[in-house]
This record gives sequence, structure tokens and C-alpha cells, in this order.
Amino acid sequence: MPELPDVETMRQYLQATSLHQKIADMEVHDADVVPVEDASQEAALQELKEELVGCSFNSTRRHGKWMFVALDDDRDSFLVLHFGMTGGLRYFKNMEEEPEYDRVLFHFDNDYQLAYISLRKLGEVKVIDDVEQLIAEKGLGPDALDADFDLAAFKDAVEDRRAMVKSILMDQGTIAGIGNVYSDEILFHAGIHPRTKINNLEEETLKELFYTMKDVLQKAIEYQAEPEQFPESFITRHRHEGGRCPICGAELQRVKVSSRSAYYCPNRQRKGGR
DNA sequence: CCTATAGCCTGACGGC
DNA sequence: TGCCGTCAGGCTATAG
Repeated sequence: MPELPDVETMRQYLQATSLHQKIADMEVHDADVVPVEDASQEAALQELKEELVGCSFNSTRRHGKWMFVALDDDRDSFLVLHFGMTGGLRYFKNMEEEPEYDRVLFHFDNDYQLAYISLRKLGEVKVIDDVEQLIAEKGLGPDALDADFDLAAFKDAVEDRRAMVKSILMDQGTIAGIGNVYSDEILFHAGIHPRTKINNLEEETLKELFYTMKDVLQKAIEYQAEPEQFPESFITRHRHEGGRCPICGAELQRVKVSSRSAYYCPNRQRKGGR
């Protein structure tokens, strides 16, 4: 679930539901999602609670697959939400509606709750003081949809790179926000085979790749990252064993690229060879 | 510097 | 039915 469009949709969701309400209490149901910095796990949980209870959420921002929620405390701090491969947010009132795998639960003083859901617990929840510092520590590249990340910056970022184009798109240090599913979607629309070495792409194809990337991510956000809402012409809806290309009807192929499954159309994705 | 790979964690699914 | 292997929309540490 959580690549850039998914996280952006969740950010908008949190923004629309959970701002400006006092956090009356919070529960951590599974400590695995709260990273231990230097002290003990126990201390980390205690600290997280102290930092959040009594505060409210003021505003939100996102960088790649990372979400940040500004708190109204006197330290200018931020709640960090990352989801790993599975997870999301849910705002609800009655505990009968409590979702499964809600690893952290925020109780607001209006009797509503916000659940941080993460089945596989590969994400993390913590509080930081400096977003730029976290981005630097994680080694994140520019956010894929940042207006400053233009064609020139993209060319600059992939210059001298020789890895397969899908790996580069998914490399968070090069571009932040694209994962396995959306890299497939982008390459499908750009007509590029996922195993093409990026240095073998023509100048013109590289340019097309860049604008396709922006376009696909933007469109996915407009559809709230819900594959069922996507146009039929998106490969994501057909991205499974035996699925067929929505344009030409050919059976989609699957190959491993950096130990992830890439799906592609053998007819339409040939640019750059193979 | 670069790229590729196993491991973290849990659940779903197919084959026997 | 149970057991086993594989896979899953991410990231990290490590090896080559």
C-alpha cells in the first residue's frame, strides 16, 4: 500500500480528520513500531507518550513515503509516521470499529480515535525535532513530486548511474516515494522494459520517463491511490499472474528486479533494448 | 563510489 | 486439515 500516492492520500486523510484536537491519551499495542534510539524500549515508549499526550496535531507534510505531523508543543516537534509494506490510518469513534493491527492508537478529547495500522510492523512511529535532519539521516533524495525536482534535477540524479531503470526509480536515495507497484506503472506508460540499464536510455526516452513519473503519481493521488478507481489502462489493475496488458492484450510477464517482482507488457515495453 | 542480496515481521495462498 | 514453501506496494546492513 504505502508508496508516495498512498502516503499522500493518508496525509490528506489525517489532515481532514485529526487536526486541532487534544490527544487525551495514546496506546502502543506493539512496541516493535517504536524504534529504540539509545535508552530502553520501556523508556522509548514512555518518552513517546510524554511527547504526545496533551498535544494536538497542527499541520502535515510528506517527503517520499514519510509523513510528518507538526505538534503544537513548545519545541517545534513532529510526529513521524512510516508504514513499511503494509499499513494505514483510520479515524473512528466507537471501539467496535477498531481496525485490526492497530499498533498505535491516539485518543482525542472529542472521543474519536486515530489508529496507526501496520500488519507487518515494518514501519515506525516516533517524535523528532527536525524534519530536514531525518530526511538527511535516512538519505532520502528529493520527493518525486516536488516542483523543484525538475527534468534537469532528474537527469542530474541519474547521471553516471548504470543500474536497471526500475531499481533506480525505487531507490529512495535517488528519488523518494516510488516503490514496486508505481515503478511498474511508470515504466508501463513510458514503454520501457524494467531491466533496461538506465544509461542505455536515449535522451528523449529519459525525458519521457521523467514526465511519465510525475503524471502517473499525480493521477494516482487524484484517484486516492485506490487501484479500483484507476483507469482500465493502468497496469496496476492487471498486475498479477496471468494478467493481460490493458492496451494490447498480451499476457504480462514477470521478472525479478532487485529481488522484487516486476510486471510488464512484452510488446509495449521494449525501449532501451531487451 | 556503485549495485545486489539477505533479513526483519506477519499473513495469505497453493501444493502435498 | 496441517504443514511447508513462497510471496507480499519497504528499509537496513552487508558483501561483492
